[in-house]
Amino acid sequence: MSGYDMKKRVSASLSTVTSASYGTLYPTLHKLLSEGQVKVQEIQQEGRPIKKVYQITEKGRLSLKDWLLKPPANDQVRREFLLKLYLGKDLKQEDVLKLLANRRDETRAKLKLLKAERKRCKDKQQTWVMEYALALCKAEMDWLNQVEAQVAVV
Amino acid sequence: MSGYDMKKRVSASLSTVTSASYGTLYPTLHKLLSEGQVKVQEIQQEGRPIKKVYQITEKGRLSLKDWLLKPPANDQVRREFLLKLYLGKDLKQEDVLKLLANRRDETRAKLKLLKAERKRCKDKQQTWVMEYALALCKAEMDWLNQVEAQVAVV
DNA sequence: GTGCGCATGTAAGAGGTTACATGATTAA
DNA sequence: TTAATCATGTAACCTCTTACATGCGCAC
Repeated sequence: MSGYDMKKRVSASLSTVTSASYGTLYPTLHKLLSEGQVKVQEIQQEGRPIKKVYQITEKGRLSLKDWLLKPPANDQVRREFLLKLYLGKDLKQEDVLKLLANRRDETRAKLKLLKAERKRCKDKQQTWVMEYALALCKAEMDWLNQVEAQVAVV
Repeated sequence: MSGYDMKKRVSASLSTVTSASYGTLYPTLHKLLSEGQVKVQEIQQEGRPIKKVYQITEKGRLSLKDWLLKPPANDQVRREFLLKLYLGKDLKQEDVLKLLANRRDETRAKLKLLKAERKRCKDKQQTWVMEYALALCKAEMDWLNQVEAQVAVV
């Protein structure tokens, strides 16, 4: 697929896994191309820029397999939302509630998006990953409910 | 507390929130000190290096409050483990099981650590954050059980 | 006597984001 | 007519990790 489509796909279904920005994506694609790990087919379009459709090569598949067999690096996370909650003991109740309400809206939106994306999964392993994302999202919704209830009571 | 203790604390209880390395931590502390947002007390110790105990100042507290009121940035995540699962459709069943088993061990260890850390929480909001981390960990354990069962059957 | 915990710190480099540039089409 | 979608890309910048340097005490 194209770099553009990769970014769309990652942003839509893989936000729980990783992120992608053009500033990283395009240079990486160029590097892989120069190494012969991917090949490209340029598609002319009317009134649109050229579309570059990338495909993995045999060489690329081999080094992918190598990479897959290496033990994965530890997860990296940065949740500013949680950090603010953690440090916000002097925050007004109203502000804590606002923080939680915003998070709830975002989580609800993400949950909806993930449910739609899961249906599009073709292979089993991709479905598992979507189910992972869904499970975390649901757990977060439950947590938000409990916490919001506790804030409101006090 | 000291930079050393901050790192320990973040690594132990806040791995779900963020990470910390000395290369970021110490320069940041120096910067905050030069800005007057923290103050430091140097404690001499026998047969040990000087311990620098940092404390937030009134000025620091003010800009912290400012920061707390700004809407939090989006979560950043990178889960190489999940990415390998997502891309690993050609992996041998054995290798997928190995990946999952390692993850299970790590998650189990983290869960244990988090349970211990939660008890040490003093204020309510810090407890909520620990419960968030615990909820995600448990959801992941459940997911691992389901996925491992599915792999084993096939 | 080797490695871990304590405790500080720096420098180089890897990695990533943001903001910009280009430009046509289409829906509100 | 304004904004979003399609589609490519670069350059400057920021941030963070990794690896190193130092050095004592203690446990195995």
